[in-house]
Amino acid sequence: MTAEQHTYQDLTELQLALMEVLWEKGEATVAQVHEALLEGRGLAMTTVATLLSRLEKRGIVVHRSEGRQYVYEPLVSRDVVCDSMVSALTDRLFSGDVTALMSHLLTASAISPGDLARMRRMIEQSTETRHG
Amino acid sequence: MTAEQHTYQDLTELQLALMEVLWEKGEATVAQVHEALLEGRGLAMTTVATLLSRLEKRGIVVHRSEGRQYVYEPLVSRDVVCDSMVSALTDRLFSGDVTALMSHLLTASAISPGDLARMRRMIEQSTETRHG
DNA sequence: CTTGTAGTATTACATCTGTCGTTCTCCCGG
DNA sequence: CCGGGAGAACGACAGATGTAATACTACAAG
Repeated sequence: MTAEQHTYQDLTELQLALMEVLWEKGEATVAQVHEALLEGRGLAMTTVATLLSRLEKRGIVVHRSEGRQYVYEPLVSRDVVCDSMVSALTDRLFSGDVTALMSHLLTASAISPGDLARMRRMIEQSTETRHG
Repeated sequence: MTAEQHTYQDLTELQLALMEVLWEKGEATVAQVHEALLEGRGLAMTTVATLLSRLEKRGIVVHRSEGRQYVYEPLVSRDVVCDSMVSALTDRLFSGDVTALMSHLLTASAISPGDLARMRRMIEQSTETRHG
């Protein structure tokens, strides 16, 4: 019922920010990623390059040369990363019990009545879909 | 609607394991924590001590002396940490949108029909509670 | 008073992450 | 053919984490 121990593809906030750019654009040069992250986050170009190359070492992105620039491209989809990170959290915090996470979500103070309603609708839909 | 930027109390798997022991026992000596973690994780006593003292430096636990042993005690509740970590994930991955997390949970392959049913029940209850 | 010992304090080291500065290289304009 | 740039490559450094060996201290037994 619960998962084996895969190795999670856990990304930090910053790494995620880089990936977000790649996911959105499909692929991007270092300069493009740099520019996309400029507002709100003043990183040097070399910083971005370093981060990207580290991500590549981890097998999360690849690059090819285009002229004398590098074009990076994601190797894992956003969905896979989401899955991985949510699973990691669920495992660490709730022993892999998704319903426990849900329960937490429902009782957490951060949730609004509107959210609740929306969630209920989701669940209903989801149930219908499954029943076919 | 979405959260401000608090500083998350994000703990790693290992740190969480230590905390778990403290939360469960209420308080514990280094040796007790060490013993509790022994099976499944062969850590040296000094390692546990180091970890604990680092946790203290971060203000997550405190210790008092009892004889010549240290008794550690959590300063933050499990619930607060859960909140914090779930929020962090929600923010990073879904821009703080809890319903998006929910949605992900519902469509993730890891979920079983049983889970789904249980969740629906939860939502219903939760809705009633709020209304009633 | 001496010593063994339990238990803490200190130091150490590798890896990962965030963040660059500096250097190297190669192509374009003159 | 040469110098200036644009970018990539390399190396650095600090802080966090995982992991532990070693040093120190104070008490209990003799």
